[in-house]
Amino acid sequence: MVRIKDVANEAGVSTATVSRVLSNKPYVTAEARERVMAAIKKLGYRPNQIARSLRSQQTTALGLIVSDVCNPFFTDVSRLVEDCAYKEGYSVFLCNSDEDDKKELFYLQQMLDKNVAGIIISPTQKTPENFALLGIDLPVVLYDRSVKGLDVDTIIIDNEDSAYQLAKHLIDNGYKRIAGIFCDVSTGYERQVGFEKAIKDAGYDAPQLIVTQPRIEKGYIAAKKLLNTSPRPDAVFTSDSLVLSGVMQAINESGLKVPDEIGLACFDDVAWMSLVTPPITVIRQPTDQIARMAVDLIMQRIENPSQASLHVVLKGQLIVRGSTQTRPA
Amino acid sequence: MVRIKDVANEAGVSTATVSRVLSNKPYVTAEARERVMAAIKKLGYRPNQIARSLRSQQTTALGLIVSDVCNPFFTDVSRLVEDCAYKEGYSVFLCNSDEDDKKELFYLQQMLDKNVAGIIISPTQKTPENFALLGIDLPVVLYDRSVKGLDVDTIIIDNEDSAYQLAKHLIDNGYKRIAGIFCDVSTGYERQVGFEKAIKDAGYDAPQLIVTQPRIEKGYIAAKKLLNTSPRPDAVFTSDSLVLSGVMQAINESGLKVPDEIGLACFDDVAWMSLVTPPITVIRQPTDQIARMAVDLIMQRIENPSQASLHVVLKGQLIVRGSTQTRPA
DNA sequence: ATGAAAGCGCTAACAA
DNA sequence: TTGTTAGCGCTTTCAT
Repeated sequence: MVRIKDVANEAGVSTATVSRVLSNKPYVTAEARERVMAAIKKLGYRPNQIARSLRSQQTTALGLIVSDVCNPFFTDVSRLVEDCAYKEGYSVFLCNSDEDDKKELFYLQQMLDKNVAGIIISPTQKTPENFALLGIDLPVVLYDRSVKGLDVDTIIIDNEDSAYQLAKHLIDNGYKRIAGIFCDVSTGYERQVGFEKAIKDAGYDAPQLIVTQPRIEKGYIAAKKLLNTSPRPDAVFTSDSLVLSGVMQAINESGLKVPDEIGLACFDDVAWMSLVTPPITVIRQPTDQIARMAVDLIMQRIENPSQASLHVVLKGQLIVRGSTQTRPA
Repeated sequence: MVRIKDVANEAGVSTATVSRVLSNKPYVTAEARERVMAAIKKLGYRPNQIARSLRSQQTTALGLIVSDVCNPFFTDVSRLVEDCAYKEGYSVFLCNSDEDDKKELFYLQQMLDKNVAGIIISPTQKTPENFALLGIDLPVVLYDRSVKGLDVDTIIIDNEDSAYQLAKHLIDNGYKRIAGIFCDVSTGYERQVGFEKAIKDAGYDAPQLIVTQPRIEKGYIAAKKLLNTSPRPDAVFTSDSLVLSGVMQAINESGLKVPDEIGLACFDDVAWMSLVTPPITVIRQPTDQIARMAVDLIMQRIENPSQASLHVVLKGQLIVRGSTQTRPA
């Protein structure tokens, strides 16, 4: 291993000068800088990040804690976060809390131990507890979900509005008995509110509702239940793509035709939504913007820890496809 | 921040003793150990991993370099690797080389700079160059793809056999003009070999072949081309799920019916494969085994760097679905 | 079984 | 503008 001292010797300067060159600090003559650069190149020197971190008490690593990496929405965002972060010179630790409060806390602590510069997280826990336990003075950005009572930078979409829009689209297209399956997370609640509002505004009876976890099997179970009620719903509104997978499995088994016998609408425009027959009408979340903003905010917060916290609300985009075709009245 | 010294003071011992307790070293009386534990608990002490790493010259972090995080196969594996690694007490840096040699080298260097304990990678570069440049004496595990001339632990599936099996299945089911789309990576080559062998063994003419990159758009372009030839292929065999997405888009646009007018077979049982109509016949790669083995091998290698390198070949599993239904002769 | 002290590789005061 | 030096928090000889 070649150390900073070796470079200093080779260039005939002190380690301090090498350090200054390394961090682009002023007060180095062009000539000295060049000699140092030459020495670095010649020796193939690469600074030891660990030593640097220990001394400077800061790292260029970010923690990315995702509530479920199986969910394509989150993998999408993770990929983009990783991309943006590396462009800023930061590397990212990926963690999967798996919708488990305990795991979330564990990872939060791990990240703290690793001295990450900041944490980007889609929180699993609904209360600020996990964050409080850490006495977090560390930059944190929440995305996808907010936590009541936790005043940190947050990026979400207008879940209530989007859900309202999506439900209204179903209503406008002639669906009458729209059942809803929502997830037991903050986004799920918000989407449920928008959904119920739209149903109410249309003057329909209170809809059938199921609240469950964002898992394929849960969607399957919920759909089985819904399809067995009578009168059967003529459309299913789901707040999560994993749940929709399960719903579709149940529908396929039942032999019901989409959209003629049952309409389908969902959140998240994951890849397969446009591949199935018929393709699925969705609210697309701007994953690229979410990721970009998340990294942006964390960078801002790292630079300026005391600025007032930002709450960014992005717009979901309704994408109409075959699964919600107009019904004959 | 509470330091080891604070704990030592609180417990009335030296930092060395605290360190011994921390690393479960012998030569500490039960009584001292208890006092230390109490002090740790009381002060909420958590060892500084960076300091520890600097001193001990080792970390408990792994680098996971993925050739394309957009590909569900890789996200699947990543998730599982992350899971297994954390169970072993290791955290993982996720990097996306994006099928780009330069990016791969960049990340390899980054990981080296970070002093990771090992690297798990699905290599993008086909030659050992990137690894050679680093003078890697670091534990490395290759997965999904092998690199000629690089003798390190490797986990792949029996691509040639699996492809042969999948092609033979098409042949057995009465498909006659099977076109193949393969990717320009080591797995793609191997799958192509198995495919061509099966075609040849069946006594068919040389099939139409397209070699391209593992991207949705590429699949779309390739399919457009294939669908315009005459006679049109009666089945398409693809080596990659992203490519298949593109192929399906093209087929949907053309109005062709699967499997009556065109059969479809692919590698990787990603989630939507069983959701589309008809569901897709695939070779399933055992992503869980791959991930588990990858972490296993890297752990072994970390413990015993000099052991002979292992080449694990796992079996792909043929899953027959509607997209390759028997054709009437 | 325990403690004193050196030092991992680097950065940042401070002195020159 | 540059060099000297202390020390980040920890582990690990080496003495005891």
